[in-house]
Amino acid sequence: MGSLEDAILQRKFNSEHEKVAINILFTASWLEGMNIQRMKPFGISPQQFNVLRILRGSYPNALRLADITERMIDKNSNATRLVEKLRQKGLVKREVCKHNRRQVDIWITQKGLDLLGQLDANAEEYLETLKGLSKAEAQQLNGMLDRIRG
Amino acid sequence: MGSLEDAILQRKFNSEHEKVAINILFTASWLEGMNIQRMKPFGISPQQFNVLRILRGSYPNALRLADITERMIDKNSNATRLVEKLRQKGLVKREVCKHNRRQVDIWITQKGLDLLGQLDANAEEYLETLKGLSKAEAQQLNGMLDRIRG
DNA sequence: ACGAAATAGTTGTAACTACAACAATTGTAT
DNA sequence: ATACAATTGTTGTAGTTACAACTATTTCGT
Repeated sequence: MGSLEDAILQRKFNSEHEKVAINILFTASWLEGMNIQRMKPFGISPQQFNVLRILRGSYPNALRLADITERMIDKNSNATRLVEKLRQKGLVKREVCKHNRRQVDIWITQKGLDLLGQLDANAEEYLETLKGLSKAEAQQLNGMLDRIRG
Repeated sequence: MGSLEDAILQRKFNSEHEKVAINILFTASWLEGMNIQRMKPFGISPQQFNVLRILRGSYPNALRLADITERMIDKNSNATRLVEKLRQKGLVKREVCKHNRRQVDIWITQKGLDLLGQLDANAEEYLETLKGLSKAEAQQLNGMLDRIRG
């Protein structure tokens, strides 16, 4: 694939910064496509995977819905409905909090942990695709992305 | 906002490369949100904007649907339906190609060009947010993203 | 010329997103 | 205590995406 120019057949950009914006969006869409493929055999979407990983991070403690939203990569998706999907598959458990009945506590189940374990196994391979960068470059890239967001 | 760690409240990543993947997805989602806000006053979505910009690139020549798909940032979205939305707003014109009736020719209209002109005017301001990077860094970032995609 | 294969685009569908309105519960001020 | 505000989560909706099946047209092989 190579250059962005080839990928979207566009030869000129107004500025290097505009190109950065488009390149980030394009690369993210490309990564997202790989993630969808990777998770499809397991019957979950990348957003659902993200929620599961967040819950594993706090395991064995519960998180509230607001905690999950706060940690999600895509803050706009609807945590209520994602959690409900996961619950239907038995990957998470939810319970109204006893001390504050507005809140809902959510845990990952063993079945959820098992599923993540399987996905971890093939994550290696997926991350290989990013190996065009050295570790030092990856750090540099992370720093620049952080700086873009202010 | 600053670091990815603060943005998604996650302190540890398995590797710098995994962090790159998440950082790209997160930054893209952040950018997309800004784009949605920027385009909302004009009644179009970022994907619709992308199609308009592609058509402006070939103006005054027409493009076929397949050409548009090939140039889109998000290859997965459905060009047929995006074009139909734009046509309903009078921003593009479409016509079955006379020489090959399988194909559909699509042009941007004057109204579409005017709308893009207005958006150009406020793009400056939007791109200011990326000014945390120098031009040299932006070039470097573009190079790294291109290399990630292989 | 004829049928099979390739090409170009459309449509159906289930799931997801963006966003606003809504309900329920708790906190606070007087 | 009571009413008002703030917090937490849910639901409705219109639009979008992911993907596969479908139609229509053209091209190719024989």
